[in-house]
Amino acid sequence: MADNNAICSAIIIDQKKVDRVNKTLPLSEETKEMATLFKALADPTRLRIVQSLLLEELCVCDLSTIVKVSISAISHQLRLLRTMRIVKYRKQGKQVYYSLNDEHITQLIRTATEHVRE
Amino acid sequence: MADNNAICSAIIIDQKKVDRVNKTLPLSEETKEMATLFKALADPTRLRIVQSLLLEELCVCDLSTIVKVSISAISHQLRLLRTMRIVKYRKQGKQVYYSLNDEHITQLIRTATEHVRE
DNA sequence: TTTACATTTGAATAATTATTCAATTATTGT
DNA sequence: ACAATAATTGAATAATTATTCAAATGTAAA
Repeated sequence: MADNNAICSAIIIDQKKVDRVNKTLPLSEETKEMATLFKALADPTRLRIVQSLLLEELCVCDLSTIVKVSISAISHQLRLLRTMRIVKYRKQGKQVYYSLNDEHITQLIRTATEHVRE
Repeated sequence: MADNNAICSAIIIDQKKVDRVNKTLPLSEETKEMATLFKALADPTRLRIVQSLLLEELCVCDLSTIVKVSISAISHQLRLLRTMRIVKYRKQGKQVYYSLNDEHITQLIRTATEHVRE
């Protein structure tokens, strides 16, 4: 068995290339943050919530109807989106109304839509 | 206990809104495809691979060095990106060179970068 | 102050998935 | 043909996470 688990066992194929890429790549901390952002949109339930809020401000109950999952499940996912500052909310009587809080989300959704439709 | 698991237990708060949103939302099949696309970018290792391939065509060994994970782990993730047609590859001798296959990916990465830098 | 309803929350469960380990395939050079 | 190297692959493990269930808040009306 070759030493398959080492980080590129023995030889680097093209050291110049590797250096060039390493110098240009962003900090891996930034990559992690970006991955977290994509992860927020990587679940059908959450993405459906975001797509809905792109159209209208909505309360939890109506969101549950639209997305077709339980109130509890919606609320859990909204908490995640809230923590990531992707959505914001306001209280009105017994209802809590959610809306989008981030302009970049719109652009991400637009590009992804183009992609799957091509 | 209220009937928490039903889909919006009894009352829809604003039927007009719900109808309007339901009429405008894309098919949930499309939403799933979009979620899958975002999921491809939602893992730090995969995102790092994609960020690297945005700069240069790279073989598996060099990718392993750059991303700092084992050859095996890189290869597993490349398979996923291949299946999703996000990357393409060509063989040259013992090496396999990977590069990006999808223009929308560039735009998604660009928007996400803006987002985390703001 | 009860009662009803909208939402949140914590714990448990089930499902998904990233990585490792070990073995195998493919290609090149000796 | 044989050895060496690059990459792929399958199975197992460990970690993450979406949903459900049950209970608890918070708010408003009776």
